[in-house]
Amino acid sequence: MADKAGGRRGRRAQGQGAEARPDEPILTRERIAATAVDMLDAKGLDGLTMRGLAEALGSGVMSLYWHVENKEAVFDLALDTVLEYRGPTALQDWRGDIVHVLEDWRATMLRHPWSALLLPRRALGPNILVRLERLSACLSAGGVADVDVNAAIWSLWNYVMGATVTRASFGPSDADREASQERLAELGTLYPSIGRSGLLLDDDWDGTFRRGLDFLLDGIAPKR
Amino acid sequence: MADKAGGRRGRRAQGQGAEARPDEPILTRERIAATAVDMLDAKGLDGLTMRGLAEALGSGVMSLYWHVENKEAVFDLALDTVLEYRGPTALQDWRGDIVHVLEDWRATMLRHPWSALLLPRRALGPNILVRLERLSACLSAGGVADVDVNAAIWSLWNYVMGATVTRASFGPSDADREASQERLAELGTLYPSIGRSGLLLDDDWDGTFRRGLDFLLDGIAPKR
DNA sequence: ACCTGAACACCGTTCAAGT
DNA sequence: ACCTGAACACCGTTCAAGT
Repeated sequence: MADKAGGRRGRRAQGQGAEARPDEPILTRERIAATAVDMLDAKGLDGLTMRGLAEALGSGVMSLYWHVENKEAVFDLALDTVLEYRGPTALQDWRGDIVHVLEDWRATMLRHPWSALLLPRRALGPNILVRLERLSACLSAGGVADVDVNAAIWSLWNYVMGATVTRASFGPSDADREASQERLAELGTLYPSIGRSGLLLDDDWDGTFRRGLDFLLDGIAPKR
Repeated sequence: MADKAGGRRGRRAQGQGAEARPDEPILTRERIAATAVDMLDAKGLDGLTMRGLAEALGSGVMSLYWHVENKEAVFDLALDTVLEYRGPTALQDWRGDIVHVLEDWRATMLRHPWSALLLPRRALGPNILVRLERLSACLSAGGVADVDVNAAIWSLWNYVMGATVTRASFGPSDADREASQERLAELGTLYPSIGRSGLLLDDDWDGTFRRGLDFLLDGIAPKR
């Protein structure tokens, strides 16, 4: 596709979205992060290679290693770039606030499906801590007892995590959907209960997410 | 380590655990699956290579491809092998039953941490459907309305999924733990709420799992 | 039907240099 | 301080054969 041997080195990357201002150095952690995100969005988790990344940035492969320890570090960088939280800061209705935080969380991750696969295996970056902090504050404001707060936070975390990871993986690919469609006849007899309820045919992901979240919040809400 | 060039071909694999009975063919889907599981247990997700798998089985690399489409298929095989559910079939206390199903689910996955990373990106194998079916039956038996059953199942699924994936990844490696320990001083000032509650210091994973699950089940339980 | 080695088109990263 | 190409030690998989 692109010219291979030609002297495109030192040139600016084009079309990959992360354009540098003319006076900026070609290689910075920020530009590396931004380009990695673009590449992950475009080609998925396995689509990111150091070689490809370098080419998109118009540099030699090994130049990256001056700015970045290794490929893992690139993943970390990309993940934290994507997870930045800018949300309203005013607290009002604690339950509504929590729903907002979690729906926003899920939405950002689904905008970059690779992030869902990535997050669980990385350490907690600052941008995730911000979100957890927010959650914690909401729960306390809602009157959840101190002893319950941690369990509540983790259960909410688990819930978004699970929902997002699931949705991100066999959500969009309809090959799976068709496969389950076909299997549905035998399903009804082999697994009567989930066959009857049409569990695998439900494609209202957003609605189901919201309804399950309500279950969880019902359980978390302080009893009176 | 092992002799490289020596004629070990056609010999049985030793020490890898998946010993063949002498009259059995060297390569079967079952032996491939079992050996893959052993290898994944021992060396993690990235530790499984077709070349290594073949060597452990005492065959040439390409011989595997007669029994198996590609590496993805090996993952599928290994995952489904591990997820087999043998649990009591008698229904009694619906809530206790659900807790049992989920704790067993989580426990089996944590016994093979790679499975937690793998499951979300694969289609639902038969052994997972068995567990979902079980869940569905429990919920109905518990009086959960038909309209709520699907949302309830998915929320439970999300919960185990998230909890297991999280625990499997930054659970056992204590490098992360130490890192967060160090960051705790600044944490208190940057993130007062989660600093105060010691969210990141909580290491009672089992207890937290159980308590969060109770929140969820409280919300799911039919109101009266 | 089942197994094989050689070869291809990739990887991430080390190293010894260049400016 | 920043960038580089060549080389190393791997990958998964195609292909044309062997029995």
